[in-house]
Amino acid sequence: MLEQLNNIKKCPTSYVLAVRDTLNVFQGKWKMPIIGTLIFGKKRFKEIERELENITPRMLSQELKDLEANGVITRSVYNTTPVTVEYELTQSGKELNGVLEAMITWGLQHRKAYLQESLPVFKNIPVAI
Amino acid sequence: MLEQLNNIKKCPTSYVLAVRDTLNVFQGKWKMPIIGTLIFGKKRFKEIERELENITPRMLSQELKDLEANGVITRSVYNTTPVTVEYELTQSGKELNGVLEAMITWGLQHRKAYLQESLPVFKNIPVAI
DNA sequence: TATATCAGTATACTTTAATATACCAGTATA
DNA sequence: TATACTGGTATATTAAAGTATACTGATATA
Repeated sequence: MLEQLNNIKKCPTSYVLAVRDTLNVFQGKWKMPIIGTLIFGKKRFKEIERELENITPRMLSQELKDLEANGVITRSVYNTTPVTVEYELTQSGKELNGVLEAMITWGLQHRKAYLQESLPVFKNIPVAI
Repeated sequence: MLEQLNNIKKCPTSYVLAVRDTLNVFQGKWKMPIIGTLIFGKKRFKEIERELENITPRMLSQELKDLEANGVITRSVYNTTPVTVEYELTQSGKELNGVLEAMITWGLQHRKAYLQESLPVFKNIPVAI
C-alpha cells in the first residue's frame, strides 16, 4: 500500500508528475462540478449549463475543451436540428472515481476528526469554523 | 467499492462537501509541494523554503497558515536562539497519503493510456503534447 | 564591526482565473 | 411575426492568486 509513496524517495519525478496530472484535472472552480454532472452518464452542453446554474457559457465551454484535450471527456456532435452535442467521460475519466472515493473517504474522516458538526469549508478559512 | 459514489445520487451534499474539503487542501500552486516536503517528517520554515527553491516567504507563510488552520499540519515554536519553528503533518495530514496514492495510480494509468512517452502536463494544454 | 541566521511581515505589483453582457445562425413553436 | 431553443463566441471587466523586493529584531559567527 505504501510502496508507491515510499518510491517517491528514490524516484520522485514520475510520481510527482502523476499527482500533478491528476490535480490538473480537478484544478479550478468548475472542473469537479462538471465531471460530477457526467458521472452517471452523458449530457449535452445546455443540460450541464442548467445543472450548474451559475456557470457562464464561456467558462463551461473553456473547461469542457480543457477536459477533452486532457482525455477526460469526449465530445460528440450530432447532425440534428438544432445541433446536439454530447459530452461523456472517457474510460480514464470514469476511472477518476478511484480518486474521488479516496477524497470522499479522507474528507469524511477529516470532518469527523476536526469537527463536531457538518459545516462548509471555504478557502483560507479553517475547517472548524 | 462504488457504494460511496452511488450514494451521491441519493444524498449528494456531504459527499460533495467531503470532496471539496479534500480539494481545498491541494488547491493552489504550493499546497501539494509543501505537504510533499513534510511526508517523511517535520521540517523548519527555512528548510521548506530552501527545498521548494522558488517559493517566496510570503507564499510559504500564507500556505502554512492555511494548512494549519485546516488541521493538516501543526506548528511548534521552540524557545531557542534563533527561534525554531517546526511544521509537521497531523494524523489527518498523514492520512492524505491515501488520496495521494489514488492520484498517483490514476496519473500513471492515464499517462500510459494517453501518451506514448512521459511528458509534463500543463494547464489548458492537452496531456498528449 | 560586518555579516549571517532564524521566521517571518509589509507594500506594491503582475499574472491568471472567473464573471458580465451581448451576440451569432438555423430552426421550431406560439 | 415574435420568441425560444441549440451550442457556443467576443469583448470587457473584476476578483483572486502569485511574485518581487525590501525589511524586522535578537543572536551568533567571522
